[in-house]
Amino acid sequence: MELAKTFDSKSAEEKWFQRWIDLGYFKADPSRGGKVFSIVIPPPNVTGQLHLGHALNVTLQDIIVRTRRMQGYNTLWVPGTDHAGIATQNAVEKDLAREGKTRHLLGREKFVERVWQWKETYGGRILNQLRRLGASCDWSRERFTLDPGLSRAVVEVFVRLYRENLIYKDRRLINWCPRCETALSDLEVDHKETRGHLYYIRYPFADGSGAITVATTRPETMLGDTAVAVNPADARFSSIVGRKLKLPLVGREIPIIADAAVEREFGTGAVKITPAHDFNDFEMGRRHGLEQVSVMDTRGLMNEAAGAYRGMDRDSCRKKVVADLEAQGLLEKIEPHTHAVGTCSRCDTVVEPMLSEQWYVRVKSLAEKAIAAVRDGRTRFVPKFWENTYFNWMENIHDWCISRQLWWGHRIPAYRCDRCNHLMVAASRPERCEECSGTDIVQDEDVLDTWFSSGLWPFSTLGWPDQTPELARYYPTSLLITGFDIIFFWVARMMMMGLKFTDEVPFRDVYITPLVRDKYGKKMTKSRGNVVDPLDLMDRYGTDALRLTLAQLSVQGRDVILSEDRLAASRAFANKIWNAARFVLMNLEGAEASVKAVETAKLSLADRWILSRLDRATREITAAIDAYEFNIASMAVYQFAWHEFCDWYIELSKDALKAGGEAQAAARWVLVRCLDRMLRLLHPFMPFVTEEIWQTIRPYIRELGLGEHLVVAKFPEPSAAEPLAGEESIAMDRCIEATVAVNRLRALLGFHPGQRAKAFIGFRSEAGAEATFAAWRPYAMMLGKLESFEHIELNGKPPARSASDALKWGQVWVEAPAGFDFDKAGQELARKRAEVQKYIEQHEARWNNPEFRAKVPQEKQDEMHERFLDLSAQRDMLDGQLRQLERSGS
RNA sequence: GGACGCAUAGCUCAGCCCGGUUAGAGCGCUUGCCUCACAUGCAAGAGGUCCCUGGUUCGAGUCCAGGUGCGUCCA
Repeated sequence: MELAKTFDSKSAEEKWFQRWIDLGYFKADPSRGGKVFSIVIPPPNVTGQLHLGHALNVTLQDIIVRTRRMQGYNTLWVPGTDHAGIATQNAVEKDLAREGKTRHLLGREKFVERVWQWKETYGGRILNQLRRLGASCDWSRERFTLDPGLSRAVVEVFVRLYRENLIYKDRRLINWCPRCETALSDLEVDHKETRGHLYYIRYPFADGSGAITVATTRPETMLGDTAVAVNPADARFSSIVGRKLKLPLVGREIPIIADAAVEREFGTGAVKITPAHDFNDFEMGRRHGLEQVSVMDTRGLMNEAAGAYRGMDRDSCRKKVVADLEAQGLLEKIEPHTHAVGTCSRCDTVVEPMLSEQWYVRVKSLAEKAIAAVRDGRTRFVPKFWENTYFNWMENIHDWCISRQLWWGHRIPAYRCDRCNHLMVAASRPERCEECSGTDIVQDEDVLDTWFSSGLWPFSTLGWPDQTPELARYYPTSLLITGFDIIFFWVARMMMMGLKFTDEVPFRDVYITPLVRDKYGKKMTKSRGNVVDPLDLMDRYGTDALRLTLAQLSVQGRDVILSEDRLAASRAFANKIWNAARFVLMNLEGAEASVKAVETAKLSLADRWILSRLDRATREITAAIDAYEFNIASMAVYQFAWHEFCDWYIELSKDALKAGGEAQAAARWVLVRCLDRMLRLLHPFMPFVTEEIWQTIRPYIRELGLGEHLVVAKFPEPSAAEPLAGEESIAMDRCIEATVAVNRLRALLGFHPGQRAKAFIGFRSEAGAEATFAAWRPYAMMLGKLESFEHIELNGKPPARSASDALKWGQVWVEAPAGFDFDKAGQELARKRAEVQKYIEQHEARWNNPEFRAKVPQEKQDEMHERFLDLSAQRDMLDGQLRQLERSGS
């Protein structure tokens, strides 16, 4: 088989992904035994589009999953999407708006139908994008939070929590989005620093004896004021606490109260209290039994309680109120003021604290268990410092508002008797009222927070509440990979729900991915317009290149800064591998299909060296993947493939391949073995190019029980016996050092790349390097382009007309071509000598310190003395060479 | 206001947990090569007060404290 001149990523990606799916390689089988590795995808929004965050997080999941699959684990990766209540409803409403319609015009039933249509059209988009990334999910198990099975789990959980008094209904102040017209949880509100104003308003005393000035950022809410508060310790106001004020514009009489929560430094020290439109005021109102006057409706428009201002939106009402106050001489001043304004995380509208009746989950007991599970290590965060974020939030958790005034989502399984108003919570609609036997039963209009259902995802996707084989085999899951911004939304809630309903943690490990930023280090956001489309990157550089790059940049605890240079480098790497494979195939021509293994004893030094390096890389990569050190793993495979296999072994094998006979047979076997293993190690990072190549060398690999595709080939393990031992284990390192020195001297002496040179080498007797010289001499001659490479005595007469370089264990000379200017070589030597001298002085300073001799352990002293001797020897060699140069130059 | 992360080559980052090699990689840059797998390449080279100050130590890029700058989360 042959490989095309260049790798066509596009066709390989389509071809192999389809083939893998068709052959069912990603399908999980709960009836199979063995070690289990399971993972559920953090479900992306059904309306979403792939962004780099997904690309990163899916790539890392896929790397682990593919590795475990190759290692023989019974592997399951569940894909799917969540219904994203607000986001999806908003998207469809926008769509309707283009037709001049609204959801109210359509009615609930028609609207929900329309959303399902939308889901059918666009819902598969992001999943297809995940497929393009190569995600090896069990696609036959795709789940959606509104599937019947998952919906059943939601109802079950709601009913059970309600019966245990962990779900309740209450009328209190909540975050309300006037545009989405729904309640929001605390987490769905973004706080943004906003430049606003501080308005100083005079509130006259009811008896007409003057006024008190209060400061506020939201003058329009004064229409709902029911008190003015001061700090009880504030001497400025102690005499007026308890007096009545006449609320301007409204005329209502309100009291002056004292409450320790009032900040004396804010404004004038006296603040207006609007319990129905401010969280602090709400609490204060409860403490003092104040009336709650709501002055807005669900769309954020002023209501009848606002009197003359009725029907205005918040903004125009503010302007009008301020103008009216000014006209009445009650506006003292306006100051610029910066403060945090809550906005809807979905539509950016300023959130309004609103009095409303909603459903809540009593989370305290659930959170305690979730905290304990992380404290005692049943679930582990990687990197560990994210546990702090988790604990901090969990320990300060508030009851969770779970009802949403939306139409798209799980409808709350609560029913009200129209006759007696009795409330019933049940898995299905009751036939008649438990209290009055009435048959007019109305279901609660609201739906549940999307996260309520995603919180069940790790077990609802496996069939819970039924005790399915999947649940028995794959739960608790092994790992969750997600971004830190999701710790509260998913991780925390999955932990609470999982522990509550399965008595198990939902996952053993939680790997928190870094955040992807642009090349300027800025977060990618739509508003900044710096969003990079991963699909575009895959088109231009190949999916493999994108995946490798993301893995290389995934350092624990650090952000990922993606630049195209990096992608280009990864693409170049794919090309390198491709060409290495072409070389191997080219040299297998005429070889037996299924290349016979060669006994270790018949392998050359280079053969055994590369096998040893392969083992080392295998160990490094395996350990790094186990530790979720994706950058280390991907760098290790890159290093081995390019700088050991391609740079050295392929070059070294060329002579053997030409030689024929046993040497050729050995080289062929080693080439196939290394390429095969290397592809297996690389497959989790670059699945497509590796499979494409592997197919071509598959016939040459002799291995029992080897599957037909790389995707299920056994992940490599190091050989049982170390291929290189004793003095030989460093022989190739010596060869490489000497060859590099020769090449350096060749460049210095101005040799043309094709021109052969004469070189000499001397060994420091104590360094023990001489013993293996015969074994590696031919390699150095080949790669250093030498016509001769002679061994000479270090302290004998150095070769004439040559430049030299000192190594730690010896010295290398290369004879100069005719007419070479020796001054240049002299300068080079002098520079090197100065460098060595610098390090020698450092060592001498250490050595001369009496405390060093007194305190440092002997072993350490010996080690450092050894190093000092090496340096001194190098200096002596350089000095000798400099003297020699002076003689030959003159 | 509270908390966390980061600061090492022109750029992007390893190394620090566990102190002691002559501090590394990729990209970029310079020089020479189309050498029979690969110019998406090969060979060679230049480039670093390891943010600042202090402390611990025989010894600090690495440990500790303070500071500065950047980023992020929570309130």
